[in-house]
Amino acid sequence: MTDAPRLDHQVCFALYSASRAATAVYRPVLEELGLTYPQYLVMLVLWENEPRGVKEIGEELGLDSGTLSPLLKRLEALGLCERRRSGEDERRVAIHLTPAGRELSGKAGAIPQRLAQAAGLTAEELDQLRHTLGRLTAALHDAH
Amino acid sequence: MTDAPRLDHQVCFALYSASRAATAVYRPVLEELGLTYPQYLVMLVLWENEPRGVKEIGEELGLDSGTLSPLLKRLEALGLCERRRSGEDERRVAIHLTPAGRELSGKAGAIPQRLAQAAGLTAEELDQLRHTLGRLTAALHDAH
DNA sequence: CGCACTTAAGTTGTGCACAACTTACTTGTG
DNA sequence: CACAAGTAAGTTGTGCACAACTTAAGTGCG
Repeated sequence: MTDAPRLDHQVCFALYSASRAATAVYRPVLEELGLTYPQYLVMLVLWENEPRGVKEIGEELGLDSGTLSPLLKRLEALGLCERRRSGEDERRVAIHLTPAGRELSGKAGAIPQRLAQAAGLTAEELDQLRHTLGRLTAALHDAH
Repeated sequence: MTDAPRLDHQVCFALYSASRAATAVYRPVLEELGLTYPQYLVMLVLWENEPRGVKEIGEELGLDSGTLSPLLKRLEALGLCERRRSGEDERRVAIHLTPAGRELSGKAGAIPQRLAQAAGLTAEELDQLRHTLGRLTAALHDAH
Protein backbone atom coordinates (compact mmCIF):
# COMPACT_ATOMS: atom_id res chain seq x y z
CA MET A 1 0.00 0.00 0.00
CA THR A 2 1.37 3.41 -1.00
CA ASP A 3 1.12 6.51 1.18
CA ALA A 4 -1.45 8.09 -1.18
CA PRO A 5 -4.51 6.88 0.80
CA ARG A 6 -2.93 8.34 3.90
CA LEU A 7 -2.65 11.73 2.25
CA ASP A 8 -6.31 11.74 1.32
CA HIS A 9 -7.31 11.01 4.87
CA GLN A 10 -5.23 13.98 5.88
CA VAL A 11 -7.13 16.25 3.50
CA CYS A 12 -10.38 15.25 5.17
CA PHE A 13 -8.88 15.62 8.62
CA ALA A 14 -7.32 18.95 7.60
CA LEU A 15 -10.79 20.19 6.62
CA TYR A 16 -12.28 18.94 9.88
CA SER A 17 -9.52 20.59 11.95
CA ALA A 18 -9.51 23.86 10.04
CA SER A 19 -13.29 24.15 10.24
CA ARG A 20 -13.30 23.63 14.00
CA ALA A 21 -10.38 26.04 14.45
CA ALA A 22 -12.16 28.72 12.42
CA THR A 23 -15.40 28.45 14.38
CA ALA A 24 -13.34 28.52 17.59
CA VAL A 25 -11.97 31.92 16.52
CA TYR A 26 -15.49 33.15 15.82
CA ARG A 27 -16.92 31.75 19.06
CA PRO A 28 -15.82 34.41 21.59
CA VAL A 29 -16.81 37.20 19.20
CA LEU A 30 -20.20 35.69 18.50
CA GLU A 31 -20.69 35.05 22.20
CA GLU A 32 -20.86 38.82 22.65
CA LEU A 33 -23.87 38.77 20.32
CA GLY A 34 -25.34 35.73 22.05
CA LEU A 35 -25.10 33.65 18.86
CA THR A 36 -23.54 30.32 17.94
CA TYR A 37 -21.83 29.99 14.56
CA PRO A 38 -24.74 28.14 12.87
CA GLN A 39 -27.14 30.74 14.30
CA TYR A 40 -24.90 33.47 12.85
CA LEU A 41 -25.05 31.77 9.44
CA VAL A 42 -28.85 31.76 9.56
CA MET A 43 -28.83 35.45 10.51
CA LEU A 44 -26.50 36.20 7.57
CA VAL A 45 -29.00 34.55 5.23
CA LEU A 46 -31.87 36.54 6.73
CA TRP A 47 -29.96 39.84 6.71
CA GLU A 48 -29.49 39.32 2.99
CA ASN A 49 -33.17 38.76 2.30
CA GLU A 50 -36.24 38.06 4.41
CA PRO A 51 -38.72 36.64 5.07
CA ARG A 52 -37.48 33.23 4.03
CA GLY A 53 -38.96 29.75 4.38
CA VAL A 54 -37.17 27.12 6.41
CA LYS A 55 -36.40 25.19 3.25
CA GLU A 56 -34.85 28.20 1.50
CA ILE A 57 -32.55 28.82 4.46
CA GLY A 58 -31.69 25.14 4.45
CA GLU A 59 -30.76 25.23 0.77
CA GLU A 60 -28.42 28.18 1.30
CA LEU A 61 -26.62 26.48 4.18
CA GLY A 62 -27.00 22.81 3.34
CA LEU A 63 -29.01 22.10 6.48
CA ASP A 64 -32.32 20.28 6.89
CA SER A 65 -35.38 21.03 8.98
CA GLY A 66 -34.13 18.63 11.66
CA THR A 67 -31.31 21.07 12.35
CA LEU A 68 -33.07 24.32 11.50
CA SER A 69 -36.42 23.90 13.28
CA PRO A 70 -34.98 23.88 16.81
CA LEU A 71 -32.31 26.46 15.86
CA LEU A 72 -34.97 28.87 14.58
CA LYS A 73 -37.00 28.37 17.75
CA ARG A 74 -33.93 29.42 19.75
CA LEU A 75 -33.47 32.52 17.55
CA GLU A 76 -37.15 33.31 18.13
CA ALA A 77 -36.68 32.84 21.89
CA LEU A 78 -33.79 35.35 21.66
CA GLY A 79 -36.22 37.81 20.11
CA LEU A 80 -34.33 37.97 16.81
CA CYS A 81 -36.94 36.47 14.49
CA GLU A 82 -40.55 35.38 14.26
CA ARG A 83 -42.02 32.26 12.69
CA ARG A 84 -45.30 32.88 10.88
CA ARG A 85 -47.37 30.35 8.98
CA SER A 86 -47.77 31.51 5.41
CA GLY A 87 -51.29 32.43 4.37
CA GLU A 88 -51.02 31.19 0.77
CA ASP A 89 -49.35 27.91 1.65
CA GLU A 90 -50.17 26.70 5.13
CA ARG A 91 -47.26 24.25 5.03
CA ARG A 92 -44.73 27.06 4.88
CA VAL A 93 -43.35 28.92 7.87
CA ALA A 94 -41.98 32.33 6.91
CA ILE A 95 -39.08 33.51 9.07
CA HIS A 96 -39.23 37.28 9.64
CA LEU A 97 -36.55 39.32 11.40
CA THR A 98 -37.62 41.44 14.37
CA PRO A 99 -36.22 44.98 14.73
CA ALA A 100 -33.70 43.54 17.23
CA GLY A 101 -32.68 40.91 14.69
CA ARG A 102 -32.19 43.56 12.01
CA GLU A 103 -30.21 45.73 14.41
CA LEU A 104 -27.77 42.95 15.23
CA SER A 105 -26.46 43.18 11.68
CA GLY A 106 -24.60 46.35 12.62
CA LYS A 107 -22.85 44.80 15.58
CA ALA A 108 -21.94 41.78 13.48
CA GLY A 109 -20.34 43.83 10.71
CA ALA A 110 -16.84 43.77 12.13
CA ILE A 111 -16.81 40.06 12.91
CA PRO A 112 -15.38 38.52 9.74
CA GLN A 113 -12.24 40.63 9.96
CA ARG A 114 -11.23 38.64 13.02
CA LEU A 115 -10.79 35.52 10.95
CA ALA A 116 -8.76 37.40 8.35
CA GLN A 117 -6.48 38.75 11.08
CA ALA A 118 -6.09 35.32 12.69
CA ALA A 119 -5.72 33.38 9.45
CA GLY A 120 -2.05 34.09 8.77
CA LEU A 121 -2.70 33.90 5.03
CA THR A 122 -2.60 36.62 2.42
CA ALA A 123 -5.81 37.90 0.85
CA GLU A 124 -4.91 36.08 -2.36
CA GLU A 125 -4.32 32.83 -0.52
CA LEU A 126 -7.66 33.16 1.26
CA ASP A 127 -9.35 33.88 -2.03
CA GLN A 128 -7.77 30.88 -3.70
CA LEU A 129 -8.59 28.69 -0.71
CA ARG A 130 -12.22 29.74 -0.87
CA HIS A 131 -12.32 28.95 -4.57
CA THR A 132 -10.71 25.52 -4.16
CA LEU A 133 -13.05 24.67 -1.29
CA GLY A 134 -16.03 25.70 -3.38
CA ARG A 135 -14.99 23.38 -6.20
CA LEU A 136 -14.29 20.58 -3.72
CA THR A 137 -17.66 20.94 -1.99
CA ALA A 138 -19.51 20.93 -5.31
CA ALA A 139 -17.68 17.82 -6.48
CA LEU A 140 -18.30 16.03 -3.18
CA HIS A 141 -22.00 16.84 -3.40
CA ASP A 142 -22.13 15.48 -6.94
CA ALA A 143 -20.65 12.24 -5.59
CA HIS A 144 -23.79 12.10 -3.37
CA MET B 1 -18.35 48.95 4.37
CA THR B 2 -16.41 47.12 1.66
CA ASP B 3 -17.16 43.59 0.53
CA ALA B 4 -13.90 42.29 2.02
CA PRO B 5 -15.46 41.18 5.34
CA ARG B 6 -18.02 39.28 3.35
CA LEU B 7 -15.30 37.30 1.61
CA ASP B 8 -13.75 36.30 4.89
CA HIS B 9 -17.04 35.00 6.13
CA GLN B 10 -17.25 32.93 3.02
CA VAL B 11 -13.90 31.32 3.75
CA CYS B 12 -15.20 30.17 7.12
CA PHE B 13 -18.45 28.97 5.60
CA ALA B 14 -16.53 27.28 2.78
CA LEU B 15 -14.53 25.34 5.40
CA TYR B 16 -17.70 24.41 7.26
CA SER B 17 -19.44 23.24 4.06
CA ALA B 18 -16.46 21.36 2.67
CA SER B 19 -15.85 19.59 5.96
CA ARG B 20 -19.45 18.41 6.17
CA ALA B 21 -19.45 17.36 2.50
CA ALA B 22 -16.26 15.35 3.00
CA THR B 23 -17.54 13.48 6.04
CA ALA B 24 -20.79 12.86 4.14
CA VAL B 25 -18.75 11.05 1.46
CA TYR B 26 -17.00 8.98 4.13
CA ARG B 27 -20.22 8.19 6.01
CA PRO B 28 -21.67 5.35 3.89
CA VAL B 29 -18.25 3.72 3.60
CA LEU B 30 -17.60 3.95 7.33
CA GLU B 31 -21.09 2.70 8.02
CA GLU B 32 -20.01 -0.65 6.57
CA LEU B 33 -17.38 -0.77 9.32
CA GLY B 34 -19.88 0.40 11.94
CA LEU B 35 -17.86 3.56 12.62
CA THR B 36 -18.59 7.28 12.62
CA TYR B 37 -15.96 9.66 11.24
CA PRO B 38 -14.64 10.76 14.65
CA GLN B 39 -14.49 7.11 15.72
CA TYR B 40 -12.53 6.36 12.55
CA LEU B 41 -10.07 9.14 13.41
CA VAL B 42 -9.50 7.63 16.85
CA MET B 43 -8.93 4.22 15.27
CA LEU B 44 -6.39 5.74 12.86
CA VAL B 45 -4.48 7.14 15.83
CA LEU B 46 -4.54 3.78 17.59
CA TRP B 47 -3.57 1.81 14.44
CA GLU B 48 -0.50 4.01 14.25
CA ASN B 49 0.57 3.35 17.83
CA GLU B 50 -1.06 1.83 20.92
CA PRO B 51 -1.75 1.75 23.77
CA ARG B 52 -2.38 5.47 24.11
CA GLY B 53 -3.77 7.60 26.91
CA VAL B 54 -6.96 9.58 26.37
CA LYS B 55 -4.99 12.80 26.52
CA GLU B 56 -2.52 11.69 23.83
CA ILE B 57 -5.36 10.80 21.47
CA GLY B 58 -6.93 14.14 22.26
CA GLU B 59 -3.75 16.00 21.38
CA GLU B 60 -3.49 14.26 18.00
CA LEU B 61 -7.08 15.11 17.08
CA GLY B 62 -7.66 18.32 19.01
CA LEU B 63 -10.43 16.78 21.11
CA ASP B 64 -10.93 16.83 24.88
CA SER B 65 -11.98 14.14 27.33
CA GLY B 66 -15.54 15.44 27.21
CA THR B 67 -15.73 14.24 23.61
CA LEU B 68 -13.39 11.26 23.83
CA SER B 69 -14.55 9.55 27.02
CA PRO B 70 -18.01 8.62 25.70
CA LEU B 71 -16.64 7.94 22.20
CA LEU B 72 -14.06 5.50 23.61
CA LYS B 73 -16.75 3.77 25.63
CA ARG B 74 -18.70 3.24 22.41
CA LEU B 75 -15.60 1.82 20.69
CA GLU B 76 -15.15 -0.48 23.69
CA ALA B 77 -18.81 -1.54 23.46
CA LEU B 78 -18.15 -2.39 19.78
CA GLY B 79 -15.35 -4.68 20.95
CA LEU B 80 -12.65 -2.65 19.17
CA CYS B 81 -10.66 -1.44 22.18
CA GLU B 82 -10.22 -1.84 25.93
CA ARG B 83 -9.77 0.84 28.56
CA ARG B 84 -7.29 -0.18 31.31
CA ARG B 85 -6.19 1.92 34.26
CA SER B 86 -2.43 2.36 34.15
CA GLY B 87 -0.48 0.69 36.98
CA GLU B 88 2.21 3.37 37.28
CA ASP B 89 -0.18 6.31 37.14
CA GLU B 90 -3.66 5.47 38.36
CA ARG B 91 -5.04 8.63 36.76
CA ARG B 92 -4.25 7.39 33.26
CA VAL B 93 -6.47 5.11 31.22
CA ALA B 94 -4.52 3.26 28.53
CA ILE B 95 -6.54 2.48 25.40
CA HIS B 96 -5.56 -0.91 23.92
CA LEU B 97 -6.83 -2.30 20.63
CA THR B 98 -8.51 -5.71 20.69
CA PRO B 99 -7.70 -8.23 17.91
CA ALA B 100 -10.97 -7.16 16.24
CA GLY B 101 -9.86 -3.54 16.45
CA ARG B 102 -6.53 -4.36 14.88
CA GLU B 103 -8.21 -6.41 12.15
CA LEU B 104 -10.47 -3.53 11.12
CA SER B 105 -7.40 -1.69 9.85
CA GLY B 106 -7.34 -3.99 6.81
CA LYS B 107 -10.96 -3.29 5.87
CA ALA B 108 -10.37 0.42 6.35
CA GLY B 109 -7.37 0.53 4.03
CA ALA B 110 -9.31 1.33 0.87
CA ILE B 111 -11.46 4.04 2.42
CA PRO B 112 -9.46 7.22 1.79
CA GLN B 113 -9.40 6.62 -1.97
CA ARG B 114 -13.13 7.33 -2.04
CA LEU B 115 -12.54 10.94 -1.12
CA ALA B 116 -9.83 11.28 -3.75
CA GLN B 117 -12.20 9.90 -6.40
CA ALA B 118 -15.03 12.17 -5.30
CA ALA B 119 -12.91 15.27 -4.81
CA GLY B 120 -12.70 16.40 -8.41
CA LEU B 121 -9.28 17.88 -7.73
CA THR B 122 -5.86 16.79 -8.94
CA ALA B 123 -3.38 15.19 -6.57
CA GLU B 124 -1.32 18.39 -6.61
CA GLU B 125 -4.36 20.51 -5.78
CA LEU B 126 -5.26 18.18 -2.90
CA ASP B 127 -1.70 18.32 -1.66
CA GLN B 128 -1.62 22.10 -1.83
CA LEU B 129 -5.03 22.33 -0.16
CA ARG B 130 -3.85 20.12 2.69
CA HIS B 131 -0.78 22.31 3.10
CA THR B 132 -2.76 25.56 3.10
CA LEU B 133 -5.28 24.15 5.57
CA GLY B 134 -2.46 23.04 7.83
CA ARG B 135 -0.97 26.54 7.89
CA LEU B 136 -4.42 28.05 8.44
CA THR B 137 -5.26 25.71 11.33
CA ALA B 138 -1.92 26.41 13.01
CA ALA B 139 -2.38 30.18 12.68
CA LEU B 140 -5.94 30.00 14.01
CA HIS B 141 -4.78 27.99 17.00
CA ASP B 142 -2.07 30.56 17.71
CA ALA B 143 -4.80 33.21 17.77
CA HIS B 144 -6.31 31.17 20.64
C1' DC C 1 5.53 15.18 56.48
C1' DG C 2 1.58 18.20 55.01
C1' DC C 3 -0.95 20.61 52.02
C1' DA C 4 -1.66 23.49 48.00
C1' DC C 5 -1.25 22.73 43.16
C1' DT C 6 -1.47 20.26 39.04
C1' DT C 7 -3.04 16.71 36.02
C1' DA C 8 -5.99 12.69 33.79
C1' DA C 9 -10.24 11.27 33.01
C1' DG C 10 -15.03 11.46 33.54
C1' DT C 11 -19.71 13.91 34.02
C1' DT C 12 -23.31 17.25 32.95
C1' DG C 13 -25.66 20.28 30.04
C1' DT C 14 -26.33 22.79 25.56
C1' DG C 15 -26.44 22.99 20.72
C1' DC C 16 -25.56 21.34 16.38
C1' DA C 17 -25.84 17.47 12.29
C1' DC C 18 -28.24 13.94 10.41
C1' DA C 19 -31.19 9.81 9.73
C1' DA C 20 -35.75 8.27 10.03
C1' DC C 21 -40.21 9.25 10.79
C1' DT C 22 -44.66 11.98 11.38
C1' DT C 23 -48.11 15.49 10.39
C1' DA C 24 -50.47 18.48 7.69
C1' DC C 25 -51.14 20.79 3.57
C1' DT C 26 -51.00 21.06 -1.65
C1' DT C 27 -51.00 19.34 -6.30
C1' DG C 28 -51.67 16.47 -10.13
C1' DT C 29 -54.41 12.90 -12.45
C1' DG C 30 -58.28 10.16 -13.54
C1' DC D 1 -64.50 15.72 -7.16
C1' DA D 2 -61.45 12.06 -5.06
C1' DC D 3 -57.40 10.41 -3.92
C1' DA D 4 -52.52 9.19 -4.65
C1' DA D 5 -48.30 11.48 -4.70
C1' DG D 6 -45.49 15.09 -3.35
C1' DT D 7 -43.89 18.69 -0.23
C1' DA D 8 -42.85 21.83 4.11
C1' DA D 9 -41.96 21.68 8.60
C1' DG D 10 -41.51 19.40 12.84
C1' DT D 11 -40.19 15.37 16.01
C1' DT D 12 -37.29 11.70 17.83
C1' DG D 13 -33.06 9.55 18.69
C1' DT D 14 -27.93 9.12 18.25
C1' DG D 15 -23.45 10.97 18.31
C1' DC D 16 -20.32 14.51 18.24
C1' DA D 17 -18.07 19.31 20.15
C1' DC D 18 -17.33 22.06 23.83
C1' DA D 19 -17.80 24.61 28.24
C1' DA D 20 -17.88 24.00 33.04
C1' DC D 21 -17.42 21.14 36.66
C1' DT D 22 -16.10 16.95 39.54
C1' DT D 23 -13.20 13.19 41.17
C1' DA D 24 -9.17 11.10 42.12
C1' DA D 25 -4.33 10.60 41.73
C1' DG D 26 0.25 12.43 41.41
C1' DT D 27 3.85 16.49 42.41
C1' DG D 28 6.37 19.91 44.72
C1' DC D 29 7.55 23.17 48.13
C1' DG D 30 7.93 24.87 52.86
